[in-house]
Amino acid sequence: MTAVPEKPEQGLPVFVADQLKQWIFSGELKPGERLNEAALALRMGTSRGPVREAIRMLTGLGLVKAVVNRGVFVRQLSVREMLELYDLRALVFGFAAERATEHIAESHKARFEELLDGMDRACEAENPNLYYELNLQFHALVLQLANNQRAQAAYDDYVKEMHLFRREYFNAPGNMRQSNAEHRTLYEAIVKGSKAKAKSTAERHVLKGRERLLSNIDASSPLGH
Amino acid sequence: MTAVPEKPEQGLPVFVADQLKQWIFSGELKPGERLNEAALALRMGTSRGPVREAIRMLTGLGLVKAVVNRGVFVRQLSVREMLELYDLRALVFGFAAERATEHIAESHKARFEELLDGMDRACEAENPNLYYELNLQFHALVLQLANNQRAQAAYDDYVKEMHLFRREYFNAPGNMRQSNAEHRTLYEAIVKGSKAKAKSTAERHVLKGRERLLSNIDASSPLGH
DNA sequence: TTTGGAGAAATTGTTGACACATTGGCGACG
DNA sequence: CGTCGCCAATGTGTCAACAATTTCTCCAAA
Repeated sequence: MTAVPEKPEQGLPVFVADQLKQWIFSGELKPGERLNEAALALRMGTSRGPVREAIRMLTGLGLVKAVVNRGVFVRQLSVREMLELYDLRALVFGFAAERATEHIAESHKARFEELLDGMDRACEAENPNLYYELNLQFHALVLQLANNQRAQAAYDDYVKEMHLFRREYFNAPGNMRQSNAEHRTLYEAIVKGSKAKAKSTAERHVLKGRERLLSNIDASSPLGH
Repeated sequence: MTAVPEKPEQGLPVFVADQLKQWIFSGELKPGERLNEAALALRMGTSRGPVREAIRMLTGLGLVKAVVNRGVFVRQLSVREMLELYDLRALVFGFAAERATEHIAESHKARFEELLDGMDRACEAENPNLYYELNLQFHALVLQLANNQRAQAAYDDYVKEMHLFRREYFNAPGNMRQSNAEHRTLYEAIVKGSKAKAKSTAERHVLKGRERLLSNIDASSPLGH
């Protein structure tokens, strides 16, 4: 068996749910794919009960879609949903950046500069994976400084949810250098306490990704069939 | 039995989940209260299996909180969470109002004025319940015109989630007249296509509710113990 | 060759029973 | 009189079996 429930001190259902989430976000379970209860139960070393409960959690989270008597399927984001998600993400990130101006301290500045330098190095090393990871941490730090846990959780959900998009459009690392230049502009605005500039910079930074997605789509299906 | 599954053509678990949601939002199940699986199963005329699955859906939706080997409890919003929720609601409502300027049509104007007049009548009749209902529809219409289903769903969740707050602070109908005056200002900004004004008006309209909550809390616990 | 359908296989839906953990009461001991 | 620990009661966690539905397979008829 691949999964050994060493310490299910939180219950088998949540253990299974966490595993499923990991498989979904890592792509091991692809969007549109069906989840077989019996197979999963066998693989996890449990019965179907906990597996079904775990699956229900995922439906509540919107990660899978259940069809009666036919099974549950990994949710698949349409282009429209992806674009809407970008809008909301930009909105929340702008909000967070504005609020971050009010709560930044010296220790945070050090962490920011550490991340910015790290991303610079990732640019020079042409290492998109490293850049992606540091980029995530940069955004997470801004959200953390916003001092609004609900917004933080929502933003996290948005980012994770984007993995349910079938195409790899947005995976194009894009121009990491310009992206990090925007990061620096945002950071400076936050440090200076320029709320409006921080907000607009953060919003546009995310919307850049949206535009990149749009142009990629136009390029591959110019007639919008 | 109180609930008869006439047409569970969507499955027993979702039927139970819908019933539970209704009980939670209507206050029949109060925040902090524990859900007894066996009792619920008996009341719904099913076994514990579907009830457990329904409960897992609610945990995914964040409506209940599960503690291992101790049961699940209706979630209870802290003051902080309530305030954060107001911030996000204001943010999304502002976003929606701005977007609504781009999609409003004649038929919508008629509907808007119908709602505004109805709320005026509710003011004169001193009918807070009617005002509350029409107010919901007014906000829902703005969200609908924003043409962003994700934002619409998020806003809807926020409103419902606020029912998980233990106190009845915000239930104070407040000044319905001023509230509806703000509605009119917002509506006119949307019709005129004044994006910035629509956005700021909508944001402040929601934040007024937040401030009312804050002052109510300060009034009842002046020392913030 | 294609269509139609009957039957078998696979999969989901539901149930009752049993294992296990927590809570609260009761009595013995300090 | 207070405290600790045992024990029953309540309730959750898990499981295997059964029922119902869908899907697949295969063969026959047009």
